[in-house]
Amino acid sequence: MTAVLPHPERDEIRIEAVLHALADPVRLRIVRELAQSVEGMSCGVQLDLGISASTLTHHVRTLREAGVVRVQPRGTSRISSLRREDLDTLYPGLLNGILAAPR
Amino acid sequence: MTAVLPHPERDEIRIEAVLHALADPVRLRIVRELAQSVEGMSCGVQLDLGISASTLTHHVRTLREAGVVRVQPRGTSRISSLRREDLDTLYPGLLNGILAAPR
DNA sequence: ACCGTACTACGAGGTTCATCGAAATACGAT
DNA sequence: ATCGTATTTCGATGAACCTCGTAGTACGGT
Repeated sequence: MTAVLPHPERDEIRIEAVLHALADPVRLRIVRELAQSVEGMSCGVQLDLGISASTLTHHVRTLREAGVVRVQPRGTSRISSLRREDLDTLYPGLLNGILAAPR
Repeated sequence: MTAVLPHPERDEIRIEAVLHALADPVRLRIVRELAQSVEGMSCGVQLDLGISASTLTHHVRTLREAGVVRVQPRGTSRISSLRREDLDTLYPGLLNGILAAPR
């Protein structure tokens, strides 16, 4: 795989990128699942999203580059977790508002 | 112009459509301006967005169809206003979180 | 060393989207 | 009625995006 996964710093996160990342059904689903997981998870292993592996990579990268998710290598897997503190600091209420929405 | 402008009812508003509508820089700018206006405004007359009239129509329609904005005819203009109550009820905190973000 | 699993990189195909200009429509004012 | 302003509709264009399959890389286990 590649060397290190680049993440935007908190002050580099842009609201347009965050909203765009959350606007996709698949990515929103990922975020909802991640929101219920304290430790994060391997989306590829623990989630059945009905998409190909390469498409999943694309979505997780979009979330990561937008600053919504943090991704850490563990073995052959990547553990994704919500950047809840960063997002709540930057956009207080945004995440809760979205997660409160009926499916 | 056209007969009546269709708006989604509150329970027809979908989170993906709202997020997609807000994810565009021009539309986000419109929403920010609208958020500071109690009575709403004619985006075409009172806003200088650096886009053509037809593009503005496209953006306002996107916001309206997503349920973010309510549009009422007044004379030859259209007055747009934020659907704050609907959005706050459906997604409490979302709007405030977005508007709190530094430009 | 080898195999299997997890993931990524690289096109490619098809769809959606933002943008515009030109033409058309609606409405107020003269 | 006519004119000017505000807006919409239409069609076109180019960019961005979601999706996939294939091929490749990384890592753990046997």
